This record gives sequence, C-alpha cells and structure tokens, in this order.
Amino acid sequence: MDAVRKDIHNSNVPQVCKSCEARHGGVCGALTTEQLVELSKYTTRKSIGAGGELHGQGEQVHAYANILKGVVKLTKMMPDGRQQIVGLQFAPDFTGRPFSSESSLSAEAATDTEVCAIPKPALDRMVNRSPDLERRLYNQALLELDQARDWMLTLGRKTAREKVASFLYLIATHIDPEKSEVLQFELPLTRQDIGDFLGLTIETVSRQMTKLRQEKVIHVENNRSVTIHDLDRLAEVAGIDG
Amino acid sequence: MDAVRKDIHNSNVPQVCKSCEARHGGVCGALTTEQLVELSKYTTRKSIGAGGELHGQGEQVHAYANILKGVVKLTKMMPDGRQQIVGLQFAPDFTGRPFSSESSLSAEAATDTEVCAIPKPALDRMVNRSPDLERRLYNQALLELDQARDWMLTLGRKTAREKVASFLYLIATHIDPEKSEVLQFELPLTRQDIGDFLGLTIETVSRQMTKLRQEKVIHVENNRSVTIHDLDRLAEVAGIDG
DNA sequence: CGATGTCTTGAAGCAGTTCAACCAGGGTGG
DNA sequence: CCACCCTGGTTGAACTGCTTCAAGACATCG
Repeated sequence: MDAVRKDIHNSNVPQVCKSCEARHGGVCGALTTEQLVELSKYTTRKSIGAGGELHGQGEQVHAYANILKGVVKLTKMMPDGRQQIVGLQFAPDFTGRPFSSESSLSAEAATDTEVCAIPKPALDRMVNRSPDLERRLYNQALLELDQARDWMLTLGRKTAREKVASFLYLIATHIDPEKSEVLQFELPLTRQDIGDFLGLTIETVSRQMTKLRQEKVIHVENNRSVTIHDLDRLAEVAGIDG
Repeated sequence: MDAVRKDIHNSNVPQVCKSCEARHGGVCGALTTEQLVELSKYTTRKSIGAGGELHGQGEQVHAYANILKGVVKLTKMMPDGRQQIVGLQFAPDFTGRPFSSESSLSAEAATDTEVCAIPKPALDRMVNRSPDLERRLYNQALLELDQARDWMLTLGRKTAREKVASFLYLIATHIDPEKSEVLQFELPLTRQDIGDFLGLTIETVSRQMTKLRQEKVIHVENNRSVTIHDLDRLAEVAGIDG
C-alpha cells in the first residue's frame, strides 16, 4: 500500500471523501490529503431525483461530478426524437469531460442519485498539478471506451433476447450486490430506458423479459425487482463467451 | 506557434517523423526533437497488406503504432463468429492501448496500410516522462469515445438507409480528400466490412447503396469508387442534425 | 375509488434477413 | 487466347424477428 493510499485513511481527510473513497477507488484516490482538503472546499454534495438532469446535450459543462449513489444515464438524441442511451454510470464513477467544454450528450439521473459536484475550474487546476489524477481520468476514459465498444457489439449483432440478457447481466455485475450466491437487485431503468439502451421498443423488451422469466433464467417481482439464480446461465443467454 | 511545435520543423527531426507529423498532428507532436530522436531509434516502419493483422483479439499487445497511410479496423467477434467493427482508424491516428497489456479486440488493416511501429516499453517510458504526450493520448481516447458513442446511436436507432448514408458520410469526412467541391474517394471497406460496421448483412448494404445511387445522393463506379456531389444532402439522409 | 403512468399481451405489418441465382472482373493454366 | 474458376458484388423471392398499433392489466397516488 503506497503513501497516497495511506493518506486516504488519514483522519485529516474530509468526511465526504472518506465515504466516497471507501468504495472501489474513484478518481479522487489519486490525491494527497492536502489536495483532497483543498478540493473539498469547492465541492458540494447534491441530490438529484430520478429523471433530473446533470446537463443537457450541447450545453456547456459547468461542473464535474463523482457519483456517490444511484445510476446516471448518458443519452444521445436525434432531431426527430429517437433516443439512444450510450452509457450508464454507477458509483463511484466520475462524470464530466475534461478539456472540452461542450458535450454532445446529455446526462440524467436514472434513479435517485447523489453526487459530489466539482466545479470545472477547481478540477482542471488540480489535474494540471497531479499527474496521478490525470492518469486515473485517462484510465476511466479507456474503461468507458471498452464498455462502449462492448455495447456496440451488443447493439449491432445480438438478437433481442441476447440484448435483454446482456442488459440484465450488465446491471447484475455493476450494481453492488449483497455478496451472496443469489443476486437480487432493483432495475435502475424503466422499460423505456432499457429499450433506449438496447435499441429496442418497450414491447420487445417486455416480451423478452417475460420469456426469460418463463424459462427461469430470471425471477421478477413488481416489474422492477430481479433475482438471478445462475449468472453463468444468464451470460450464456447473453452470448458472452465463457 | 509554441516551442514544441517549432521543434517539429527543425532539421534534426528524424525524416520518418517529419512526413508523419506533417499531417493533422499525431501524438508524437507532443515530443521535443530530442525525445523524437530517442524514440525513433526503436520505431520501425511497416507495410501491412489489406487483411493483415496488427494484433488479434485477446492477444498481448507488443507494440503501438502510428498509422501513416491506410485504414485500420477494430473488430470484436462473438464465439459463434458474428462480428462487429467497433472503430475505424485513419492516418495519423495512434493505435494500441497503454497500461493494459491485453486487448479485447483485434486490429487489422482494411486497406494496404503503412504504420510506424513503436515497441511498448519504449513508448511507456516516454509517456512517463512526457505529460504532454500522455495528454495527447488521453485526448485521443476521449475522441474515440465520442466516436464510439456516436456510432452507438447509429447502430441502435437508425434505419438501414440512414446507416449506410452515415457510413459514407464518415468516410467522406475522414479520408483526406482532394479539397474540391466534389468529394471523390475509394471505399476502404468491402461490403462485408461495411455490414459488420453497420450491423447489417451485405445484401442490405448493397441494396441501400443501389437506392442511394438511383436517387443520385451518391455516384458509384467499379463498386468501390464513390463520388459525392452534395455532402449536406448525404448528412440529411444519414439523419445527422444540420 | 377513479385516475394516471407503467407494463404486458395480442394481432397485423414491414424492414431487414436468408437463401439462391446471377453477374463482372481478374487471375491461372491448358 | 479462351475456358475455367474464384472472389466480391448485385438482385430477386420468401421468410421472420422486431415494430406498430391497439387493448387490457397492474400498481401507485391523489
């Protein structure tokens, strides 16, 4: 465990950051205690209700944010209203785009969400002083690139059945689960959102869910609560190589 | 024009680098003359015939490469053989993935291609010494991420007609054109590749091309040579906001 | 308890796939 | 030099998986 990492557990670290960093290691993990204290002067914790917008397509980005809780969807829209979700972000992902101030996508909360908002200038300054931080941001970008490309395969080449299974698999492996043999979670997206993520209509999503339920690949309660008894089985249905 | 940029035109710069950098500004543009000389000790120029592999899916990446000429396709394959092209790279793009040594995709030359191959250790060392270089790589990753997400919208929500038009638009705006009112270029991809890029079959691609030809949106000769008289019209058909 | 939004189910239609035949260009070898 | 084939592309006809349109079920909330 290196020096930076040790700092994180130091008692001088701001309280907000502790609970945030306690997780899988967000971008702030690259900062020293000093830098963290400095940065936390400008950060504000915000709650955003489901459907709330972090920022709209084509708008200036005024702030970055670390997601503390909830799921954020990144969407693109065509002039005629057709919509595609191009990414999902989970805690403790970092959202926002360094260097380019305009974004071609909109970010909104899919569920009730809490974020740690960081004003653009504050983080930009910090990035220029901390190569470690930039490295982490770079790595997050590479990770998102991988995810985007994985999803391109799903969108371009999978059947509706495989798409829905792929979605469920994605959620199952990203929403932090109570570590148990049986995975159980609430779907963070409506059927409409799922459709927009998979390039399908809500009806098709619904029908495929029903089929997967009938075949006991998944178990559904209240339309939102999903239980998965056999993740490998789901992966297989999703067409993910095993 | 800053110091670094001036260095590039300095006569101490290796000959290979000059012709490379003469273009839109590849990643090497971040390096000083000294660094460029150092790096060029390890680089080798390579020709790769159409269909040749830069590296396979799941293999270790032994080298990075700057594309000097030609088009490289990044593909993903499912266990059963279904394939999706998840990115196209044009000169002077940089290809290869820093930090992670394994790649989940395969890269092959779509056309006859020339690259400047850089052994992994040499570039990794350079990255750690030059923040500017890392910044450029980061920016390239962000650019690729944008492109990937744009394409997700195309894959998920566009019709076959719009997809084919989108593809033609992409090529028209990325293959460096003779600057003239009328765009004319050779398609760098076979119908099969185009299908794999658009999530369509070759037959559908062919049919849509025929239609676009009949409607005079494009003009085609020898199946590969395309002329576009009205790029805005094409963009419109592609469903790209104007 | 009606009202409203979300989800499911059914039936009909259609965009894109599948299967199959055909065509054009470019070697290759007799 | 022509017959041959082989690869890449086009075209046609039948099929099908997903969409569209429409109705009904379910849950939540004033």
